[in-house]
Amino acid sequence: MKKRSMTFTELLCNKCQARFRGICSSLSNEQLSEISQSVKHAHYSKGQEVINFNEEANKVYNIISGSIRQYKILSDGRRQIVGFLFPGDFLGIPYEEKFTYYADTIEETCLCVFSRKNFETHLVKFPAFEKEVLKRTSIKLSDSFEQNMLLGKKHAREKLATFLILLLKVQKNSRNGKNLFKIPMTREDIADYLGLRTETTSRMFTEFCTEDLISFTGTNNNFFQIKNLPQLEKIGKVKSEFT
Amino acid sequence: MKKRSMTFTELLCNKCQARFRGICSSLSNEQLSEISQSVKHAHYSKGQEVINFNEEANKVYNIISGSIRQYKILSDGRRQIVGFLFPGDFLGIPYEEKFTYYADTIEETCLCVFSRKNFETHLVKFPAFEKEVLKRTSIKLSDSFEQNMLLGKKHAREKLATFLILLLKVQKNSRNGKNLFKIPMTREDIADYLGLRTETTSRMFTEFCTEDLISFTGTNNNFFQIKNLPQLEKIGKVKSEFT
DNA sequence: CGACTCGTTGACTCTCTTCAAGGATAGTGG
DNA sequence: CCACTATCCTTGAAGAGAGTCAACGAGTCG
Repeated sequence: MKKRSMTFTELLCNKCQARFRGICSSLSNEQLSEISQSVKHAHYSKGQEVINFNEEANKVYNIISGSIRQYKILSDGRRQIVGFLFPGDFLGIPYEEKFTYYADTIEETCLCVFSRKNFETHLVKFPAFEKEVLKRTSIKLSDSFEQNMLLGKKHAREKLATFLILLLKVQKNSRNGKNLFKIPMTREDIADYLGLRTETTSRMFTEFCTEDLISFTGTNNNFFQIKNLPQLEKIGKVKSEFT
Repeated sequence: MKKRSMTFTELLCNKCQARFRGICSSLSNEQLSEISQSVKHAHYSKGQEVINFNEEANKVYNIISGSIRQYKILSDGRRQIVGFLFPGDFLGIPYEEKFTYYADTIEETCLCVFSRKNFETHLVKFPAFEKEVLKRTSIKLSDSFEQNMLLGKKHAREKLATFLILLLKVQKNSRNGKNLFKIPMTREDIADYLGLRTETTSRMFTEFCTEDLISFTGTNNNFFQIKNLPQLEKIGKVKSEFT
């Protein structure tokens, strides 16, 4: 290791919370140094738009902290949320011209921003990087297939049980020791993600509570505790991958 | 161009119907020659299994002719078709260990088969090839998002109008001059793709007929003619990209 | 304090499902 | 050649799950 002072962006990348979770995990420190020259960090407040439908896809993002929702809208206003993204996820469409969805933040969020041109240069230069991106895109496709299944075939109860277990998985690493999980999105967001309405979402949550599967706390019931995971997995027809 | 006789597999690739539609379209003739050494063509009859859920993903396929359905199944047997694949499409998950869905043929189908190991070697060796695969995977992800929207937010009528227009798009290039399109899958397949039941599918088709938007012919009503495309696009809330 | 957002609950409606039956076509075997 | 069966599609009637509409409570913010 050479002893030299790091540039500002190098420091940014070296100290990055997502260093070992995002696509950058495929890079050596030297490669990261090089890439760091062409990235910027951007801070977004809650509800800020990141990507606009049909916009030129000339940026690629990595999520450092916070949460993002990706969604599509029909001509009459019906909205479908097609994905929630969390720290470590990447956002953008390499080699494509336009975004096919909207994206905005659902809480305070910090993003790492590449220009797409630079990003594609790095893809070519660092095969491990491109491999990582392709791998992650494949996984997102697989996740989307799973969501197709949920939307097409599962009942409201099953959808919501599955959703709670998704939150578990996402917060597996970042939780605070206790069996307490955050719901960073509104009931409306959940509904628009699961192909339901807010009322149904709320009703199912109430059912789960009266059946003593979960319990809510916090403002707007935005935190929950799992009280019967096996039963919840059974209802949702998914595994939580929790030990 | 050197004058030398081609090997059998080289001929296979040179004469391939999908030469300029599939991922191989990103390759020069020389590169194709090299790749051709490691592929095999495989013929499948109708209803034959190609990929089994959870199976080791040690093969990658290109569809030369025919049609494939990809699907997932819940523990109680409910099936969701997550995609139909047609000539030019590729099938497989580079850099991932296991398939997360089933795939079988819905008619006589011819596939081009790579071992995944060889495939990944080519990905590294030919950047344009990897780029093409990443690009196509991104497009599939985008398509899947669109399907999420359909499954989560569209009504039965809208779903079926959208589906008919999908068939149009797919058969855009391969049609026989006339305004006649084939439905290669059963009503049950369509229903399992759209999150409906066969009865509903059938009813909506009947509605479209009585409204003079389409008309059916052939055995099992497996061919249709478009009689009012603008109206169908309006119902499905999609553009057919037809001129 | 009042306006606003968000979540919850109740009563009613409706779209799609479920259940049941019948018709058309292709394949099979006597 | 024709009964027999199987598959697929269609149609009808009844039922259920989720949606719609409406009201209210709790917390937040200016």
